[in-house]
Amino acid sequence: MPPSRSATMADVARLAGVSVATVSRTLSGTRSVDPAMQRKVTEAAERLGYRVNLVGRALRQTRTSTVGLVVPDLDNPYFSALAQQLSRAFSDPGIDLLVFSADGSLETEARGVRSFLGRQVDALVLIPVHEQLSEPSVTAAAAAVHTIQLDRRVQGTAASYVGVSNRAGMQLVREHVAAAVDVSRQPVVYVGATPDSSSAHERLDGMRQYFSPDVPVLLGDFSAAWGREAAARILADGWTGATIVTAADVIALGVLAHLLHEGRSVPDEFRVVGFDGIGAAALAHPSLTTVRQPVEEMARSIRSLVESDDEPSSRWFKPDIVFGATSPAAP
Amino acid sequence: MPPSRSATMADVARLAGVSVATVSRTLSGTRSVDPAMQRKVTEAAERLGYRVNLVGRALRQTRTSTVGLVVPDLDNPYFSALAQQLSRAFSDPGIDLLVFSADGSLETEARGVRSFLGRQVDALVLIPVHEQLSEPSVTAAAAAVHTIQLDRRVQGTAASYVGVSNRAGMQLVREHVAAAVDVSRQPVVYVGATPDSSSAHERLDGMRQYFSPDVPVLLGDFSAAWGREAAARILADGWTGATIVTAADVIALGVLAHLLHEGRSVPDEFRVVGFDGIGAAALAHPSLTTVRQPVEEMARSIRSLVESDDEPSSRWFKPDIVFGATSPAAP
DNA sequence: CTGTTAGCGCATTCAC
DNA sequence: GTGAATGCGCTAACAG
Repeated sequence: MPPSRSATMADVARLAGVSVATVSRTLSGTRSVDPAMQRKVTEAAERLGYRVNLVGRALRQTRTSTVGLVVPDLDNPYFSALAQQLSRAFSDPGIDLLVFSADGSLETEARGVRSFLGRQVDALVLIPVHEQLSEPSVTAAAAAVHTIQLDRRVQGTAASYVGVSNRAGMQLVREHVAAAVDVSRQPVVYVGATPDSSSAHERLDGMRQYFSPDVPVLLGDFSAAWGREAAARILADGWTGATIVTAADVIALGVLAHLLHEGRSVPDEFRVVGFDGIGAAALAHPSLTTVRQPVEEMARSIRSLVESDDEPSSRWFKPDIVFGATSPAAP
Repeated sequence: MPPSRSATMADVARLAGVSVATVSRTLSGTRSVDPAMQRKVTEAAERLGYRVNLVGRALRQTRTSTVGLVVPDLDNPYFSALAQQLSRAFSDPGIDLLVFSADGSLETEARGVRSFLGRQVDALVLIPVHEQLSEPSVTAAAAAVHTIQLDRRVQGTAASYVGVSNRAGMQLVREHVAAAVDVSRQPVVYVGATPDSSSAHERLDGMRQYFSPDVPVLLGDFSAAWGREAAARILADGWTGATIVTAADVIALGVLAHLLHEGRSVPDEFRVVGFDGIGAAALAHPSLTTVRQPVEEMARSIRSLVESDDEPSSRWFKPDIVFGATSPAAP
């Protein structure tokens, strides 16, 4: 069990017979200290099992060397991939990335933002849950600290944005379909997500722009369960031979699972296209054709935004298309 | 851009014409305050956009209402599922769960533990990277704060443990194989992970105990890439018709992807069994037979351990087996 | 190079 | 029910 009180710098100073300032300077290496004293301090700290209290340090300084990340949830593998890449990107410069899951709820998202702001993080990265309703959280964050929206955004806030051009992604899908699919016999259906996040919104718009304003659309959420349900509806509605474009890999995997479960063939009868480029896309059988987001570059971009705190700015990355077997490059 | 200095309680007090103590009592609701003053304080706080500085609060109090979670990585969907469930479990009692990814590295894991201890978290949940080499981190954590090892553990530390009985899981697999597989024609091969984490260790031991000490074994890491490679080796070595038991769903998915890619049939020619019960197991085609861990219950168990800080204790949950199509319940 | 001092923002005594 | 004062642990200014 924890000792009643853990050692403080004053304890170390007392044991080493020096001042607290010397202890501070020695342990944080912020100034040169006489080697003899250094040894005494290090030894004393070691003996007492001293560990710096970051709360005290944070209160004194302005910086905390901490960046907060608020994600809608960690079940979606695209979000956890982003979290993982960001952790890695910030590990190098010695910044702690702390992740908070909003669990799909606006209230919890707001709590996460308040929590990180209260902890005096140096910057906040946020994947907003909702295109409009997350606005208070984004605005509050941006007013207090350098805030970067990732993947999804709320418009008209003083926050930076890093994401992919969703329309460009849909354009890639359009080009692929034009080249490899006979749309007269294999009509396109879009299985998307309700446009209450900017990514869902932009992907839907992209579909309408690059395919047709009247493209058949089924809207649900970013989940495999929704993909399955949508596939069931497509089968029930007699959409045989459809080319199914989806708003996310998790949806596409659900669609694929249901089609195969029902004994339908992919890509012969149906074709399926995902979006995001998560690892599981390559693992599916047949492997998933998908629009891949450059997650690693996006993470690095965020790091550089945080390091040079310039004016808020936005950066759209170009996705690319990865051909799998659910919709092969050649017909 | 952030204002040069954000409002403090002193600012609120000044504007409201009261003392900082009254502001504190009003905003934290810790004591009854005259309603009139309450209004003045609330208004002033509102006007100044006051938000409590949790760093100051944490320094003053002992508790932070924060629990830290250090995971080996967030790419493994089992870990991100645990993180998600824990977030949810702690959301209710108003405790912030903060997640730190060790990115597979002992040094980063140590950094995560130091970071959380320095932040004065109320408790620390840790999925240790290594069965032996993570010992210093676990010990350091347990000496400072209530520490709960999750899923994997380092033995002989003063930390609690919550996890599943891995041997019992393998016993379930054994019973399933005994009932549904003709092992003379469909011999069992284990695709496991190098036993440097307790889960890899215990699952390997379980295989040897419930199948045979001489069960053929291939060891790698907890990744789909390893699963693919192992499957390739199994094919190259002419293990036709094997029943492939794996140490994790991600491995099993890799095995399955490779087998199907090579045109082999599952479950007719090969059977595949996973471990963990992640969502993607049900999404695979054929769906994966797997040993499911009761993640939600485990998360609740951890919450109750944190809430009642008794002596360190351990709790092993019983897994169950979920039959998919990669190894059907009946032959 | 070292020590003394002040104060970061807050919750909690202790007086009233 | 309220206010003044104290100190949580630390680092940065300032003297020496």
